[in-house]
Amino acid sequence: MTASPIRVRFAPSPTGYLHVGGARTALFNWLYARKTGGTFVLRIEDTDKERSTDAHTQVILEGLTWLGITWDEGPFFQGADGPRHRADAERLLADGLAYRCFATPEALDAERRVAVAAGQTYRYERARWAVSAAEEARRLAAGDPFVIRFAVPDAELAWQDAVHGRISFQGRDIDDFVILRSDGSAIYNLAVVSDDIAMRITHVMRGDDHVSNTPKQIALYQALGAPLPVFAHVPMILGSDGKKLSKRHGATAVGDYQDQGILPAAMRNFLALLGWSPGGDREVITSDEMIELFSLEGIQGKPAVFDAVKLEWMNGQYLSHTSADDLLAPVQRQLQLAGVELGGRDLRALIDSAKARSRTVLQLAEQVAVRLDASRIVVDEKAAKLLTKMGPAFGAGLALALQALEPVGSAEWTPDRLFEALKQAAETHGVKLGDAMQPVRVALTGVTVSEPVNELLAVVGRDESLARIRASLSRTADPTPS
RNA sequence: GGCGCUAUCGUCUAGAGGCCUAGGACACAGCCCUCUCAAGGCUGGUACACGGGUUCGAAUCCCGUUAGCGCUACCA
Repeated sequence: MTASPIRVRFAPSPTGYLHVGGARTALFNWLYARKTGGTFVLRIEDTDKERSTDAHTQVILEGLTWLGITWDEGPFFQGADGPRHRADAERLLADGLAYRCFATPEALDAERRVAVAAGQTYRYERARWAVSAAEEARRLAAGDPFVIRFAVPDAELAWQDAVHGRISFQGRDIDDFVILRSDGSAIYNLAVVSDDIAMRITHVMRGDDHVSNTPKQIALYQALGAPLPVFAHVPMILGSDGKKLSKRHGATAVGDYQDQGILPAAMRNFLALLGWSPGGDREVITSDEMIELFSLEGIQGKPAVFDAVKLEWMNGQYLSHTSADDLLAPVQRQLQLAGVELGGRDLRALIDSAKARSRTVLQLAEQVAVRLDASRIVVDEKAAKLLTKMGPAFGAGLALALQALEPVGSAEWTPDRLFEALKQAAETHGVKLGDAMQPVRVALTGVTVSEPVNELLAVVGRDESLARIRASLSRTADPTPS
């Protein structure tokens, strides 16, 4: 197979955790690369030395890996390419497309504040800070600090965005921006363009918050004499209040969802559907299908609200279709975190019977824990209500069940046999099956919701089940069976 | 304020001029199934922001208004 010339990249800055918005951008890039047989490059943009940390880089890498997003090249670290960035800036300077600016941040800040206070639009004026050649030489010799600014051309800066269509800006609306700090390090816009050129990136897919950077970058591509990549700006992800998703909306880091027991496949599916649609009614789709169906045209132009409830629903779908074998490790991890004694027990049967009623691995692990360890039983509100409502019938149901179950030996302690025993007992005593089943369910789990009671009994085991029923019976008022 | 983007149910979306009295999914309500729940099935309510065009015909094309969001740093 010949290599596709398509090259995309995901370029997070390690100044925080892997945000779901970033994860989705990464996913789209990955999907596109896999779809086209292209190359997915991972680049860590750590030019902001103040805020970048190795720990954040690690978390981002782990988050991507957990999500199953694999990169073909990298991770490259932007910070390592300082010399090339500087060389590009110098070249622009030599070509007269950029210039030294001696204005100090303080002076600029002061002017900005004045303008803002007066309710005016602040603009950096090239002429306002320009110095004569002689003055420049003098300051240079004196060692005055300066930055290099790019002289934004007074021309239309437009492109055909793969998701928005044509977008155009006027160069005159854009201030001459800094490309090289006074310490000689590159500012984002230069670093990105320099790197994307060097890495031969053909498609730049990133968040909508970058569209206002794009005209600057296009001007830079042109000044550097490099061909333009295709730009695709994917919409933002919003919180339920319609504002850009952030910490105050709760869980926004991919790791948060991992901790909550969301499955990577479900997260992938959910994220892919946020701002992208395969068309038609497709909803729960495998990653292979996503790759097959993915297209830039299918990306929505408007921002999408992150709906955690739907994520959980989707996770539930995946949970019920995931084998107990595959769920074993994550459930064990949650149980260990919760401090539940596993005692070398095989959890698979427990997982299988509980997973249908779980939306997250966390919920699943809680159910398993209750079945494993009687001390984890918590009688919930509905169960308490049922107890009150049934009154003496509750104890009667328990006693009846106990009577029916005690003769069943551990060898025949199977769902079928247990159902038969309970049904027969209920019929003989003229009791509704539910009036025996529900009390048993509550005695075994403390809640009114579970798998069918006969299965529950089987999974909890004979001795433990009988013990729980007896314990519950001893707490109820009227233990006399009818 | 300036510049830019966006505008279909509460939310995610289908829809690329007639197939739309607008479809699906989540959520919600009810029913069926049933020992409970989940799943599944069925039913219901809720949307083309507004105003002008273009057209025989507009959710779909154009313009304007309004609203929301983003950017506006020697952050990325």
